[in-house]
Amino acid sequence: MVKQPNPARRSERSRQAILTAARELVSEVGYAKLSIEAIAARAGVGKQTIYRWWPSKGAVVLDAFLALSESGPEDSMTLPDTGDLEADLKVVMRATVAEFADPAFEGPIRALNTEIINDPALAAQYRARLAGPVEEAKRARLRSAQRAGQLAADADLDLALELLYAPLYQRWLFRSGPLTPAYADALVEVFLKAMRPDVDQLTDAQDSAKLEKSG
Amino acid sequence: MVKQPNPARRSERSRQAILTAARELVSEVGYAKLSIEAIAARAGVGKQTIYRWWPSKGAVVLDAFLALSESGPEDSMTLPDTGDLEADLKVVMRATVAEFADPAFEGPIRALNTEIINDPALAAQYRARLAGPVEEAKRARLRSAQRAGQLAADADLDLALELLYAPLYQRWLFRSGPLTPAYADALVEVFLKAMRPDVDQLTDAQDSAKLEKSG
Amino acid sequence: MVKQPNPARRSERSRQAILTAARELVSEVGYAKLSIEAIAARAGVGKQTIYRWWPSKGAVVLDAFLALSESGPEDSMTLPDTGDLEADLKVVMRATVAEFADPAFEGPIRALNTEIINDPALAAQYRARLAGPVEEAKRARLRSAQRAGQLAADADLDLALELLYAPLYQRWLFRSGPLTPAYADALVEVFLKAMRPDVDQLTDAQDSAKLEKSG
Amino acid sequence: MVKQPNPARRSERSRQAILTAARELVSEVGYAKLSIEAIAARAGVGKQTIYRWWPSKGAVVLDAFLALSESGPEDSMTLPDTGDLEADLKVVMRATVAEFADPAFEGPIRALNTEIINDPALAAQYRARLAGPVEEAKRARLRSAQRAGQLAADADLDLALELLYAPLYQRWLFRSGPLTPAYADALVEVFLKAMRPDVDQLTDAQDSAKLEKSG
DNA sequence: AGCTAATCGAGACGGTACGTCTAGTCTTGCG
DNA sequence: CGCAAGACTAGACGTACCGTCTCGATTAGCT
Repeated sequence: MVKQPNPARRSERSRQAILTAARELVSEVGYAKLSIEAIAARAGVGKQTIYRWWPSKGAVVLDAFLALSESGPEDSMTLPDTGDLEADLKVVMRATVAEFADPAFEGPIRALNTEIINDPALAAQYRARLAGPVEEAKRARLRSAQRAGQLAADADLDLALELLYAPLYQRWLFRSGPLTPAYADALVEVFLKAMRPDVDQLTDAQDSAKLEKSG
Repeated sequence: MVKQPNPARRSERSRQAILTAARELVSEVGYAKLSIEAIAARAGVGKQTIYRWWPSKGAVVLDAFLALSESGPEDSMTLPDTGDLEADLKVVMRATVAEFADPAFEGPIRALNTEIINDPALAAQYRARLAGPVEEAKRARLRSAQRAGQLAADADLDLALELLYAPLYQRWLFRSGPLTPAYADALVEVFLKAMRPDVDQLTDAQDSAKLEKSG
Repeated sequence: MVKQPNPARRSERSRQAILTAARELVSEVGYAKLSIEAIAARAGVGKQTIYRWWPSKGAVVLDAFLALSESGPEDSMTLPDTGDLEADLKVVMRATVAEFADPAFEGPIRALNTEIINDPALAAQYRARLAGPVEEAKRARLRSAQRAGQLAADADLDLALELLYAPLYQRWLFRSGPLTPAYADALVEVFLKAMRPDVDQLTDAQDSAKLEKSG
Repeated sequence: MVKQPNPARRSERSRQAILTAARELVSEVGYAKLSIEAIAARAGVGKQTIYRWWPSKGAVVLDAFLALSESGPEDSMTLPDTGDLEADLKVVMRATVAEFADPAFEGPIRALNTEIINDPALAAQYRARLAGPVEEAKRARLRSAQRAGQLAADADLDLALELLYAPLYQRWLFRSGPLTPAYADALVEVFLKAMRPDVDQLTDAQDSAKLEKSG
């Protein structure tokens, strides 16, 4: 049986120093050239202290970025919901495009994705603590749209999210094309065309929604 | 100026041995634990012979798999074109799903993707020699569908391909959901809904196409 | 500034293993074919542990043989002093000849000399820890002989030692002639002839020495 | 049976280029860091051309320096013989001391000695072509002194030469003391004391020599 | 003068070892 | 006992040379 360290005695000072050092070093030398040794040296920490609390380099880096996003006031997040799905989605997608263009964002996130692809355990962590909440917020907005009759009521929301985001994400990840606001808009438009309710599936909810608009 | 080796004197025997060893070792130990040293040892080759002809581990592995697919009689490829776009696409997408489920395929391709994400030069090689021809075949099939009036004539084919494949690819790469034939079918259906021609956009080309059929 | 390792934390187990392995390998494959890598492997030690504590292959081998000779109870040594200088020197020189004839001695010492010729720093180490004490013992015996009036009182002892040993050493090092007991004797005889006191240089010390004997 | 190259077809141009390159490189980087590859590159010659004609790095360097000394008009040499042995020897020994002090002489000769110590075959070459003639000249001068009654008639000339030169050579090789003209003189004096004829061995030749002086 | 076989420059090859780097473990005091 | 520090085993890195082995392209010396 493996000896388990006692988390109660963990040094918060060391933990912070390690996460900060990891963040800095990822920006400076890139993820591939990042070494545990360098993190320990920069943090003024023994290597064992890192190995004691994290299973892998990827886990440290993941934690380093989680610490950033979790430091915000609330952990939950919501997407804009003005009632105009197309406008709302375009705002969100254009924001995503802008975020991907930020060079400070580039390196670390690309690195994290690399690790996640090859390490299912890390991927689970990532989904649970970073991607999950975001995905749920997106799903919530789509559900709202379904209630408003702007989206097929029987649409598979997982598939819908993939349809909307995967093209964008793939273009960024593999640099397979330009990421522009126009592209974001085009994606939203084609997504809405794919997901709009069929004419013969109009429900009362949709009827009343239509009446509200025309009225 | 760096000294360039003379390709005319290159040993074909060594090249084959290296590519074969790389393929075997990627399957056996995985890409992350693959070392140039091990490839050289397995291939019965000096390390310098690898460093002389390839710039990186990723390049060797890429070549190893390119060698496989390029060994076919012709390099060009075509997708089925029965005239029924939906059926044709479902066949292709189901085949892709099946291919992704093959465990022998899993490791190496996942590894290659990892490298491609972080190495733009490698990515260019990959696109030019492996992904490019496949993409072109897909584009050709969609163009055929446009001529047949089954797809919007003004559709952006790059965006269309992303819409069709990115969801599938992302699901596989990040293991974010099950890859089933049903999923393949669903993707095709939603894709066709997004990409079908608008009723008020019928063109002469499409009219004549219809006439040919009915005639 | 270069990082200096802390000798207090040095592993005695590893040090011994390295010196032993070095000794064995020098005997087995010779100094020229001796590699740091082989020493590390034989000693069950990481290469870095050798590079951390020794600056060169020669330094390791020197230490390996120093460790042998320094393992004796005391580091000081004395030469026989029966009062008969000629007899005493012949004993010592014949012993030296015999030692040089030992094949186990041959390789390593020849190798060490090779390194010492080209590496002044190593030479200093060698003289301080191995050759020095021996030289001092020889000098002490000659001084005793001077007090006994058997050697010129004003003789340069450094020159004297060179006269006695350099011919023997050169013959061995360059294999320029046979090393026999007779050669040893001849060397002693010619040395004594060169170094004996002149008749007109008798001093009080020598007179009193003579008186002691006759008294 | 090994294929022997035909010396008649040997390229003199290449031979000279190799020897020159070897000489230059020994001076520039030292013998230890001298590589066959570097010689070949500097000489503008294929490596095989070196391996074809020389068995080892040491052999090339030896040849490089032999070529220098053998380029003189005559291969034989004689030492000064004024009839005054002490004066003649002091001239020769002081010249030797001066030669050893020349830094251009230092590196290559030290290197050659290193190789000769470890390679008996090379040592034989060296003795036959470089050291031999010099030794013979020295022996000739000593024989002349024996005829003049200045040296014991039954003296072992090999031993005598060692007595005279080995101390000097050793001091230089191992840097074990200062090499000064005074040291040269002292060596000659002690050598003459050791080698002078015994009083009861006076011959007619010596008698007549004495008469000449006193007369 | 032309033929032909050996030598030539060039450099790729299978290897060995280098000296450096990092991984992950183990050890030694300090607090 | 957790910690900083850092030495330890292990082994891959990318480089430098080794000595052998093709390649064409000169060169001889012989016919």
